[in-house]
Amino acid sequence: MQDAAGGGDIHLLLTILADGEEQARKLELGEPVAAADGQSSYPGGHRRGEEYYRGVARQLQCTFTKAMAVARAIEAAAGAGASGSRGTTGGSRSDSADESSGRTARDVLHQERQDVPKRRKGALPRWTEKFRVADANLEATPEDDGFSWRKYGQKDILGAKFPRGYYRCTYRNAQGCPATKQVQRSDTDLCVFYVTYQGVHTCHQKHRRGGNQPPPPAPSQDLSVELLRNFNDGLKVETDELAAPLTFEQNGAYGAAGQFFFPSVPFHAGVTPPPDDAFLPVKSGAQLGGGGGFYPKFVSPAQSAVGSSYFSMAHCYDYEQQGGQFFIRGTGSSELDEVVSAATAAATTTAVATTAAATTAVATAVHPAAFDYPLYHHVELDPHLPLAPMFDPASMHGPFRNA
DNA sequence: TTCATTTGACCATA
DNA sequence: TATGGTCAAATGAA
Repeated sequence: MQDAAGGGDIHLLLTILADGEEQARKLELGEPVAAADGQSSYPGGHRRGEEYYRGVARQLQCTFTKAMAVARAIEAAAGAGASGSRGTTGGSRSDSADESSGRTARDVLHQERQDVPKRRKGALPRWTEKFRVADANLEATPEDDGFSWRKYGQKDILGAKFPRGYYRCTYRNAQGCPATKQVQRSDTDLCVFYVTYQGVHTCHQKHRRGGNQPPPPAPSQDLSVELLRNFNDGLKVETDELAAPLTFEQNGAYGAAGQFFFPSVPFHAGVTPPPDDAFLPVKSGAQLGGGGGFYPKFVSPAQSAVGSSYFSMAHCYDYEQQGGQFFIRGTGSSELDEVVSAATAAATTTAVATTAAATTAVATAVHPAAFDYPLYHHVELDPHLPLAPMFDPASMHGPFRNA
């Protein structure tokens, strides 16, 4: 109806540019994490993490791309209007110009959305929060997180008792807000919901609570004592109601019946497990005799680019569910590969834990000579494994080195 | 009429 | 090929 270069598209362009301005402002401010309501269960609260900034930067980049696409569409439409031709009829321009001449800016955006892969791993910051509701009835839903969401899908997930709900920001279309969330009810505790947020809100809706804030990075201040105190705890993997053998390996392979795997990396520096609420349950899945889950109480201390002795935030908080099981996921696979290969080079530990009963198992995947490790179930550690050099203080970095 | 939800189908990824 | 994530038509509620 409206001509392609009409006020509607200009307005769209202005809206996109306003988004970009807002994103740039976020980058500049690095505003403190709002955790006033306590719902954001992540510790620290000093400044946002590197991954957050990356995410905002990517959104900013995306915003520029969109703005340029709209501008080109406006330009093309204006050119077509000036020549008196519409659509693909004739003309001396190239094929691509002919194609775009009949398209509105919205068409371009729509096409761009179609061009974007459905799942672009790591394109947006992703984190999970745990919500608890008062009652366990089947109609219960997690409390309002302060943002307006629109449900766009629901799917039964393999190995999960309850379907997963898919939500996106109500203002996705109006303002291009990329925020989405997935809501998954816990199999074992009907009062618990795990809400995985992806992408920060770029819309201008006024959120009523502090929800949907990405977690802050691992603390980077002088926490040597705390780190040391937490070090042992940080190496634990707690399991609840585990009824089948479980294997820890360093190969990073994911998921197999009766087993779970996670990429084991050397713990050569500080480990700061966030409070329980910050963790997803790593569910053993239905194949483990009625489910149950375990909570990985460790944060792998990979090196960040700026000399911190911690994993990047994504490694601390970014999880993925596969086959009804939750797994820790690195945002950048190369980053994770780097860590895993470092682990291999350092001859990290392998622990094989077998469990017989559906109770709690706590396994500490470190060399037995190095630390005490409380085991409520039998855990075998290869006695031939060398003590990883990362436990040598000389090889440590960051605050833990001085601990 | 508008907007949200439901649900089956489609598609990308591992 | 199995699975998860998204789309979009159908439906319902306000």
